[in-house]
Amino acid sequence: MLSDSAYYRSGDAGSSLMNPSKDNTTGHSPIRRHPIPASSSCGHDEWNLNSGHQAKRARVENIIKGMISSPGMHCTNVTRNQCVKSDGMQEKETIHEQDYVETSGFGSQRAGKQLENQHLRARFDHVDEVVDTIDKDESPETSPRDAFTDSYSEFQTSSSREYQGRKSVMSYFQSQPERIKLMAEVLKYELSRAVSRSVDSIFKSMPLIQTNIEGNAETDIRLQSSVGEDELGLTCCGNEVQVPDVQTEALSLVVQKPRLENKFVLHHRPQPPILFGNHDSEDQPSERNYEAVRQHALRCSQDACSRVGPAKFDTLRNSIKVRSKVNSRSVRSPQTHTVSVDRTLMESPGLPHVNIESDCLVKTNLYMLNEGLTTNHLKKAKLMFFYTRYPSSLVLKMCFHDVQFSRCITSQLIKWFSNFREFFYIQMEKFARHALIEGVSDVRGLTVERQSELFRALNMHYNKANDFQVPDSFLEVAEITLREFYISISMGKDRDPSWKKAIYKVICKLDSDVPAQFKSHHSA
DNA sequence: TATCCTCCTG
DNA sequence: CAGGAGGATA
Repeated sequence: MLSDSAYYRSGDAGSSLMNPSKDNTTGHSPIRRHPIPASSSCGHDEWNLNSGHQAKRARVENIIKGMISSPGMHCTNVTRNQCVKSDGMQEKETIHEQDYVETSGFGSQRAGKQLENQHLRARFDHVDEVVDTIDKDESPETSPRDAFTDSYSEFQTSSSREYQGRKSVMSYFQSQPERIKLMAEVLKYELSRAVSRSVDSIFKSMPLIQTNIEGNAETDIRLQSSVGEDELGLTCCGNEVQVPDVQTEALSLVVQKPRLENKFVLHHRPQPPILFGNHDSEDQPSERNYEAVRQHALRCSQDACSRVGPAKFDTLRNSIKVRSKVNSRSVRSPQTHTVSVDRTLMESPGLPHVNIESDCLVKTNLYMLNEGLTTNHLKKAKLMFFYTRYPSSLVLKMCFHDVQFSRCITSQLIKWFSNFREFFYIQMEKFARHALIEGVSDVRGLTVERQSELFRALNMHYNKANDFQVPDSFLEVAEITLREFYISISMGKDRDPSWKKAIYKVICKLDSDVPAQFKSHHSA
């Protein structure tokens, strides 16, 4: 039997780090306040758009989704092209008439039909509100209450399809609610158009967009609109309007293949490096430049918003945004500042000219710090855990030099290691108890080898890809921890609520130095 | 008071 | 993994 002191290093343990307060049985209040949304933490940048716009956007989306899923809404298999482009409006008319017959009980027939129609009616009241908003935003001189016949006729026959529907939909609804299918089409079309215009606006205003896909390539993609500035407002649909047929989601609107093919020319020619930051000193990134990028993005967004109207713009906002909390999933290489574009946008099959491994990749001289931790950082932190279970903030800063440290980032890193420890100790306790149950009588029989089940569990957690050679020192620490748990449990110390505290006190002294490769500039 | 830790929960 | 509660420490 090994004595406890066998594992102890000399020295004072009076660190604040060792204050395990409770054991598992120590009760917390059974009533826990649930956390506020994660995005609220850490103060990452958000688009400072009016929250009312979000509400409007949500309403529009709800309305359209509701329409798509509503009974009697059979237009979902009809593409926007079919609805707008083809001279098949006659055909549409026929369909609508059929629907009219099917739902003609509005207000007078079976109760079920009444309820259904009341439901639809209520929905259209929302549409009324939204369309009013849109009208105010875009054409204040136009009354939303124009006669149905005029506007519907316009929708059907206008050679300038830019205008169709919007002015008319309300009166159209109010007079002929059974034709809501057409309304759905109109709204979908409007949304699509607005999003397209927004994309144009942003890409024109912010021609250089860096994106990083799958964390293995940063691509500077020169996006240029192939049309003139004056076309932005109206002729983004000049060729044809391609609107998703069923899934009227904002994102799918953005990534429509034909639109992008028609609209954007993705130049592959090498571009000069974009130097957002202070490239004289890696250790002193320019926060002002960093902020300038954000402000520029914000201005672009506001510009686009002013063009398309806030309600519509929010649809776009959902698709293209400056990453905040998402950074942990949006893998970005260090030393770059990116205005991330939603991956689905850049991965659109409609971007044949985009080579993710583009030669215009600009890595050098980009000394911007990440404002958030990425999955690569997480992976690195896990590997660091093989060396240090209780890293100091200094070590963290040395190893995550590419991150702009803030209280928030530090806390997150500390939390990560806390979680790592938690998993580590849980495994140790589990295997120690298992050994006791299996009748292991001598602590010397407890070892941690690379072939052992315990090691595999740990390796799976911290080194899932198994692409890192776990140092022997970690195996030693694991073995010591396992034996500590075994001894404590076998001695019945686990009856003490704070029995783990002594173990933690031992383990925290077994940290070793993190290899230099973790501190190098290319290790993240 | 700020920070860090463990524990618990989702 | 993140968030919160609650404790310990400087």
